[in-house]
Amino acid sequence: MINLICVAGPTASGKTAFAIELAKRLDGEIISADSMQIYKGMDIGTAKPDAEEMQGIKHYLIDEVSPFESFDVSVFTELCKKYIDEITAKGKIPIVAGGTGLFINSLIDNVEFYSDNTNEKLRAELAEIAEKNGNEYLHKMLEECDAEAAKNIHPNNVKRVIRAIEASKTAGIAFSEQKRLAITKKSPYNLMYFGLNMDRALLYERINRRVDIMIEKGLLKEVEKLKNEGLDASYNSMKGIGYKEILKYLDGKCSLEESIDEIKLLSRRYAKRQLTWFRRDDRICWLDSSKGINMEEVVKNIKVKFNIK
RNA sequence: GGGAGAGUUCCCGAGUGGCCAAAGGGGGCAGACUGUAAAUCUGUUGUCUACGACUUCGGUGGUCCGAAUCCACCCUCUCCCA
Repeated sequence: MINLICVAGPTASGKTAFAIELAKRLDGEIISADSMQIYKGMDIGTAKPDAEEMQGIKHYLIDEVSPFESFDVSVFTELCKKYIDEITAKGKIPIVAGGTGLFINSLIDNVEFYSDNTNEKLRAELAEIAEKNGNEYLHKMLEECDAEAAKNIHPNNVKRVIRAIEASKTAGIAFSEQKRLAITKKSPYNLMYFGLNMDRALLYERINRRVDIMIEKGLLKEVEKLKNEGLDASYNSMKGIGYKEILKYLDGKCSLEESIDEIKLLSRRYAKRQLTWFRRDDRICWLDSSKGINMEEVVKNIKVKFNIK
């Protein structure tokens, strides 16, 4: 079993600082499980830790790809596993920290993605069908190739309906069946999983404040630069909270104030969704980061579990 | 001081005698999630000893079988004239 620490929690709950503190105390290195920090040049809006914050701790999967590229879970798990092995081989402890629940779960549940079940062209065609014939029509199509998936996916969730049809047709096996097959392998990790959280009102305050700080730090300039490089709302990277809204402002579609308020709102909602995702995982040991975490005790527990020192 | 208009559930806002616990939107809360996931989608939102009951539509009193809706007075706010 490979020793692995994971740190999850909603945005602005203090994951970065906690992970760095753990890395310092346990001689660890950090792998980011964040779908936006992965992009180069997107620093302020993703609250990426700078060199000073990192305190010399090595970070992986930050600035990994260009914002022009697209990135997905399967690439994440692949790279993440590679880095975990590298860190472990050095005799250090890997710490996966981030707020993208899907990424973390795919890793720790050892999900094996189908080698070939994507088809961009088919995806586009299906989107067109939905547009023309309606959501229900497309959902009926899904019913024909995967009744189980059809039962579980709401007709209005067009993106998912499309993906399920695409995967079923491309691989020749029902999407729900693919999902079952994907988690047949046992997880190789001896996992210590922490979740950071705090009183909701306090978290929301922190989120709002953090957005104001991002603006002060120059989020506008950052987005403007990306825009000048040729990025627009159609890129995946620009779908990140803080980027699409500032882009809207820069394009003259709303006022700066409206843009900022929307960033705050979407961040709060995002935090809620993250909580919904992480709450169902009973492997998580929850800590209230607003009340001062007893690091000595946390480290002690990790050492016991990992059977070190 | 005179005139016009407005006060609705957390917010905005519809409702002008019964089909109104009250449209719609926002926000909140809850949930789903396996190759776009900071995405996408769903449910719920007066209280309760809940297929029924109870309390709400600025306040008080009244008309009526029955009022958020009509009448009277009062309070508050906005605008216009002084």
